[in-house]
Amino acid sequence: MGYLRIGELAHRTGTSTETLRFYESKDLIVAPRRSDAGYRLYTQADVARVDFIVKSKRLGFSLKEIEELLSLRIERESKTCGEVKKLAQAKLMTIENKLAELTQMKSALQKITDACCGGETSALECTILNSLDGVSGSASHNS
Amino acid sequence: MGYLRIGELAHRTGTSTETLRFYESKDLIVAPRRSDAGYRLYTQADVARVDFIVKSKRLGFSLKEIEELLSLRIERESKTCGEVKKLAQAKLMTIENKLAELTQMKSALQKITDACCGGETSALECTILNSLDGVSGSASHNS
DNA sequence: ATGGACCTTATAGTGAAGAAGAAGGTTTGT
DNA sequence: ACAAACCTTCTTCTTCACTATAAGGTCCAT
Repeated sequence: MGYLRIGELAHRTGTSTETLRFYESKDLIVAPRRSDAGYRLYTQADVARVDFIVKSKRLGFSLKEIEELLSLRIERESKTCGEVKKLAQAKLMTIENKLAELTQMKSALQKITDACCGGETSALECTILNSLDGVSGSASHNS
Repeated sequence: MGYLRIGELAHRTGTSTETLRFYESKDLIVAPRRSDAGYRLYTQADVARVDFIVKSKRLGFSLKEIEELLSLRIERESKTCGEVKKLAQAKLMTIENKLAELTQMKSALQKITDACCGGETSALECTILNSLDGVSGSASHNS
């Protein structure tokens, strides 16, 4: 008892059976144990794992990046503590970057909703690009 | 003077000429004026616009969503103030969602980098999924 | 006036991430 | 015991977002 078949896991995670088999083929989820009939039997841990994948995807991570995030663990012999820490810190930086950009975008949108419907005259000038003006010190492309 | 040709715009935005023509074909950037020879001539506003597109992509927005973000403006007759505000608020919510998820992911990663290399014994237990445990009250899939 | 670096359009190809379908086996309710 | 709803593998198809190629015109420095 307690095991989920693939349809149930798909339902709980908002994915599909095809997607879950696809993730398995890509080694994003570990091949689960099988029933006598060959049906995949999943556990709660698999639910958490798939939830994590779904969330990460929404944040713009590719499946390859998600695999890296998921493999951030110390596996005896294969990875040292330092290696894991280094990778984790690298990921942390990309996340902080995303956070900063999102925050900036949020305040731009807030400016729009706050300002645009207040002053009628300035309304025609309210675009997200205008709101971002001056703030957009994006990553430099210095040749 | 002051105009950029497509190669220069590509260079400044870290894209390629093909990508820029592709974006134009998708109406993400407005077709610019042309030189006598038919070359595209871009302005600083185009640089900002492409920068915005590039940044938004990194944050997981699709080109379609980016187009919606860019069209958040009051165009005489075509859109009312209220419509713009409504759309902007909807976008704001998805952004706040992304922010929350990213923040959560960040703290999970921070736990890994902070804890894993401190205590040797607990090191084997340090995965991003463990760090997220209990926190992952993901979007509910109530049938 | 010519070579190389740029530009033009149009079309075809690629990789990521699934989605759909075929052909068949399993489980479960009635 | 049989149909509906599940599951299996395998192969093909689709969408998105480019990327490359072909065949040709333009700009400019030497």
